[in-house]
Amino acid sequence: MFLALRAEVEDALEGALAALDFPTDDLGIEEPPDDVASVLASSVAFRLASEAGAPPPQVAGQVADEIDADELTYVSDVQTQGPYLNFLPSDAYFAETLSEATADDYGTLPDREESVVVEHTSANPTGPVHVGRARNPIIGDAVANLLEYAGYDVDRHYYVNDAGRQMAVFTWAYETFDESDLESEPERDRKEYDLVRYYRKGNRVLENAPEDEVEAAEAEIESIMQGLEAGDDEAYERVSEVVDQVLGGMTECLERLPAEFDEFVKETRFMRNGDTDDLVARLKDLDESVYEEDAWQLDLEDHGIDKNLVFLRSDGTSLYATRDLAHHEWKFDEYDRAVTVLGEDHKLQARQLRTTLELLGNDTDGLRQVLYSYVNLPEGKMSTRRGTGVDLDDLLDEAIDRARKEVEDRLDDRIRDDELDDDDIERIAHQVGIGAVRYDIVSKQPTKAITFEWDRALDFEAQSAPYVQYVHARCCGILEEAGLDPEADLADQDVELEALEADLLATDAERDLLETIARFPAVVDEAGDDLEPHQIATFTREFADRFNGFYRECPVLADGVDPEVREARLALVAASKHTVANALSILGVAAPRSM
RNA sequence: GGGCGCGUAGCUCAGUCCGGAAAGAGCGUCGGACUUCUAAUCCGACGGUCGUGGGUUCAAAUCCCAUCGCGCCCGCCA
Repeated sequence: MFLALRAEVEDALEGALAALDFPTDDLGIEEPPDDVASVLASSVAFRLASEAGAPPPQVAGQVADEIDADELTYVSDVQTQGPYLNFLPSDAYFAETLSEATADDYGTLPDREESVVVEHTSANPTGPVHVGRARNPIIGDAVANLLEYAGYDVDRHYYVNDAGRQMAVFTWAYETFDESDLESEPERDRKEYDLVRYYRKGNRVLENAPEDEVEAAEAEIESIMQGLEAGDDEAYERVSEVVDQVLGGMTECLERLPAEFDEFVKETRFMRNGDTDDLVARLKDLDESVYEEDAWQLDLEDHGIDKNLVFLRSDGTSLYATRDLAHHEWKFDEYDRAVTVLGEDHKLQARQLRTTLELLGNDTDGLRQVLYSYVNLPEGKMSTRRGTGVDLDDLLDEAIDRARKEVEDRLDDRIRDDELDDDDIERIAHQVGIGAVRYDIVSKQPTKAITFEWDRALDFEAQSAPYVQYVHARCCGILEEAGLDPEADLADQDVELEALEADLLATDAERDLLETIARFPAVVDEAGDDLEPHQIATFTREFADRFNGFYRECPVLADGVDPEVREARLALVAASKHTVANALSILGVAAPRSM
């Protein structure tokens, strides 16, 4: 409803300004501070003052007089407060918000008939997912969810780097060493924990072994890479044996978040189908291409990039960047838009990619990056190769353990007599524990650096997932108590919706809550445009504050409540439930029915 | 050295893109509220040169310039 109200206000204001012969290019529309009763305001009078030859408050009065609120649907009155114009919401605004929000898909925007591929995570299949990269699947999954709610047709891709030198090293190590050569046991009973030991062993050997041993290894690694470049089935199968096993394990870890993918796109695909060769030929033809030191490169200095892009090594093999160009042209063929979630260390490459795609004749308007900075340990970076870092599995386990302990501690002084059984405790521990990890990461701007500390990452206090989840559980508790199904659309249930006069919800707490609910679709819209899921997290906090205010002030099911008011408040609770459930669902945080 | 990002309360962060109503949360500290729909909640108090210095503007945390601190990048790695 907020979007409709904003459109109406813009129209009315523009009309009034035009009628007064004022310029209409800047309407100065803004959201007023909390202590102001209006839903939207305008500071346009400041700008018009000199032109009008009158002080701003007087101009504001003039403009307000020009607008007839009776002709507006969602605005009941236009008032001035000093230089500001305030647009007050009408009963229709509240009534329509209430009726819209009781639908279980509230917050879902109309279908845009536009497809978008969200590529995220895409971690090299070298070993267990560690916390340093954990921002990627968490932000990426939220961005994909957000775009789905915003009306896009979304596919989620994991781009598998199976053709790089690292994988050749891994394959060589896997084939060369035996279990008995390894110094340690797997840290966990899953494939990537088992195999990463070969990768680490291989890297240690390459760094420390005698020269002739390293040379022999390098020759083998080189032959694997040449085999891949030639599209050789045997090389592909050797590498795949490692890649598929490790990736399978990593996928299981990511499913715990949960972060799931529609497709795992391997980069070897673009070598084997000839796209990379074609692309290399086209790159060579560009004016920017140069052949220096036996390698083919692109000189992008005229396009503001100092660093050359090497696209063919002196040994004739392609590079990650080369294949990624082919990969992106494929994305452009298949989708209207493409979003990639990347670590900030890939920023320069992202610029090179975009520039080069343009040189190749692609329209890159639909290509956007979401950049985040890595999570580091107090003592430095996490690295799979060196085995430094905190595994995401361990973080999730610890989160669940701490959440379980929290649930058990609270069991004794629990008022509600719904008797949580062991399954409930386990369910809540998972929902809260994993939810807290995700919420902590997704609620911050991705560009801010994070240093990992256990206690900070696993803080269940307010402004965290449990705070918001608790509001959801409270909503469900009330609805269930009233005999309603919290999950379902209220319209499909046995409730007298026609009795929902908005003036039954007259207290400030109810109005504030409804106003917040009304803004949800607009928040989805803007967060989707900006690719910033943390805006949704900020909204959930504001929403939870408002709901708790309502909860304190307005009993729903208590004995003394007028039956009509009770119905209206139940509808408000149902609207709240769908709002918070859907907001949490965008963030990928579970919404518990009880906790 | 160059490019990019970050700097807001003791701590963790919103707000910055798109300038407007005496800077907002949470944690921590202190003081209150459970015979009432779940106290993982709520209410109150304390706490701020918005890194620093200039500039633009009727108006700057927000825009511009400079500067300091921290991070990332500047591979025929990914």
